[in-house]
Amino acid sequence: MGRSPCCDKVGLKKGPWTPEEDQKLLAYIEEHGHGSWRALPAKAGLHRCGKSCRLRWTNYLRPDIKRGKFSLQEEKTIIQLHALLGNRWSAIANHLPKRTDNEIKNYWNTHLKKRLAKMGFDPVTHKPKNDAMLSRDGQSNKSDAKLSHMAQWESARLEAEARLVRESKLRSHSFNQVGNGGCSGCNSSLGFSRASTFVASGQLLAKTAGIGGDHFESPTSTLTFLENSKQQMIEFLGTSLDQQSGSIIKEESEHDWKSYMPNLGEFKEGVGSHTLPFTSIGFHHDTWMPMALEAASWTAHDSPIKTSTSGHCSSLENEMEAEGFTELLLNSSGEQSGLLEGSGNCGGESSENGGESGSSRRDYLEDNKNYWNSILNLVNSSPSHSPLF
DNA sequence: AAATCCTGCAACCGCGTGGAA
DNA sequence: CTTCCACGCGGTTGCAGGATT
Repeated sequence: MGRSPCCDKVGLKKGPWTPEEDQKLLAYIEEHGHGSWRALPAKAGLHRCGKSCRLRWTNYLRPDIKRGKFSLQEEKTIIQLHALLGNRWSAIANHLPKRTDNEIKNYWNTHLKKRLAKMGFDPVTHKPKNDAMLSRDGQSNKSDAKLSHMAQWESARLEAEARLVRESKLRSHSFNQVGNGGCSGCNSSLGFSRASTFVASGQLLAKTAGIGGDHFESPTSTLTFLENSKQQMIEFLGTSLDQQSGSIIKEESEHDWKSYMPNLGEFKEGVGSHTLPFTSIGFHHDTWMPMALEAASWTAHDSPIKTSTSGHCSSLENEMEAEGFTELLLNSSGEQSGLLEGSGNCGGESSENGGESGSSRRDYLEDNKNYWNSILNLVNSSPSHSPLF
């Protein structure tokens, strides 16, 4: 339903654009703006569908596009954001000024993904592929735990997306429509305070976990996964809820949550334009981490950063040392955060493992904190026009 | 030098979503 | 409330050019 038929029409040109076509499109948009893309080709004298024109403009002709090689900083940004956002190229592109989502997507698929794979990491999960290492301790519930982690990670993403939608709506309505749209937490103030966001998110999380009756409807296709993993998700989240004694989402004041995430102090000041999706998910009291962050803890904990320095993964080390990418990963947060001082456990242990010793537990928590702080910092320094944060 | 393979990128395709009618 | 339209997004494809045999 709602499919645009424009590209199905016969007689419309497809394929590579000629300089003449580019010139026509450029001239028209410079003079009139693009307006309705559907109507544009006829007005501009192009025998293309509007979709094709839009693509050509956004991916190539737009004047604010930076072309050429990606810098290390850009690579770093892409990797970190991909770990956080997955294949949401447009969202990632929002944090890379002058780069298009298509370009980032291509660069990921042709360069970064391969490099990660070559180094033994799953480019989808950013987790070491060698699961055998993970199961060396003989725990029987690894696969379940892994699924739970995936589900939790997905839930974090879904929650973030849902929240993004809510906030976008609220913003676009200039905060005038108080308390509507199913965001019951948004009715407490003008705009949305951090605390109110927690409330809404907590409700969402509770709903996702089966607490309460409503379903959490994802704006993306990832809902399929969520549905398929519903049982595991409920089990996992249920456990979390139990363990944290209801500390997952509370109507905490800013002061309360700030104490768990001191490094977000500056960040949160820009709530209007820099709202992280996962800051709304709640915090574990014993880990300082927001739920969503811990949900992704395997990403941080099992990250290439730690593995590369483990001393037990020589094959990976060699490869990583061979490329600038190594530094990219190592520097991504290690420099500033001491992430490299992580435990020597190759591949790490899953976060569900509650039997860690005090020091390794601390290391682990510190690693998580630092890794995600680096991402927070990254996002924090991103352009304020970003619709995502 | 020619043929084949590989890589990277531009462009297309199909789907989901929001909003208007 | 339903249907349709326009748009944006992410996955995929096809081709050009470089590398290799």
